Amino acid sequence: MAGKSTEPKWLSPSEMAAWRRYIVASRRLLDALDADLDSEDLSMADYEVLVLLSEAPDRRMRMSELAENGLVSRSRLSHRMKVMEKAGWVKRQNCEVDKRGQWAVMTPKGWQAIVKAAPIHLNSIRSRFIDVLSKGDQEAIAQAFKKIESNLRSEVIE
Amino acid sequence: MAGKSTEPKWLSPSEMAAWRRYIVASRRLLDALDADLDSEDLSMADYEVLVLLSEAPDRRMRMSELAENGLVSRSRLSHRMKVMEKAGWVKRQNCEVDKRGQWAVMTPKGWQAIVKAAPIHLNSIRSRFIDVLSKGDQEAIAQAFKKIESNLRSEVIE
DNA sequence: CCACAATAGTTGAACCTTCAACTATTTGGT
DNA sequence: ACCAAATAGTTGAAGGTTCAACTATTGTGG
Repeated sequence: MAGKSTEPKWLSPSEMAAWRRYIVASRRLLDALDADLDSEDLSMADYEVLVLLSEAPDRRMRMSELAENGLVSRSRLSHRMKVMEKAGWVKRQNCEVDKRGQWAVMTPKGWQAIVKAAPIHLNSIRSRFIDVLSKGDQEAIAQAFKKIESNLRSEVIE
Repeated sequence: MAGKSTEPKWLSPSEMAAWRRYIVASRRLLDALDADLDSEDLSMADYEVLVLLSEAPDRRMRMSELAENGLVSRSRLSHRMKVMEKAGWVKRQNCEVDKRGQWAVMTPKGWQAIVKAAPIHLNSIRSRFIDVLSKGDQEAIAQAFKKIESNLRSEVIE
């Protein structure tokens, strides 16, 4: 829920500092990572879809599974798929087992695209995130965001 | 720069864990915060613009200053401004000193909107971020993202 | 003072995302 | 077996964002 509208209860300066830093730096970071992929004509979202497919058995996945693991809506995936299909990276196949379903299948060309893009993106993550942080920073972040995530999940119950 | 395309150099499992946690949890967190503002007909981006204006002297700011501090492009701000103006939250005024310029001025109605939305958003930040984390977590995050940000800034030189 | 570069801001087109409605199929209860 | 509800996926429209081009004005070197 999170919206009680009563009792403001402001953030303390240090709380505010943590929050602002996180929000501002994150936005810049994500923008930079996306920009680094421009040369490959990929957005981070498309990149992630391709990575999921590349790791899946037979390099194919059901649309809904892909949407859930990639954290995108079904509708968005559907629209995006049309574009990626036109680019030749994936194609769609009917699913025999469940006739409502579709397989998203990665093409050889899609595989090549991801193989080419991966080192660039990895480098980008390293130089802008991982290598900037100490081992301790990394662990702290992993732990903190794990808490945030499980807190979010627990609130879904509403 | 960050794109050398040579030597893959994969992330270690713990590095990968930090990265994945951060990316996935962040996306969910931001989505949740945005959803919490739905009741006020505000996006986080619009909210931030209004907060900046509300804190500025005379509750007004030059368009370009607003764009920079709010981390949005000038074009986007311009488009958004048209919508917010229609909603009655802000209006635009010619700048006498620099005749190219425009002041974005918050209206009383805009002030009311932000006063009403602030506790909701604050509560949302608390319950989904601040209150989930220990003091130490918060400090670690502030520090880590400070590093990330200044690293990003230093690379702008290209 | 003039020419030229830089800055402020807007615009329209292209593209992307969301939202709600829709078809088709499967599942579960009776 | 049947029917209602749930699930898989797509679609079109509405709205948001980006990109490059544009106008208007200010700053600057000569």
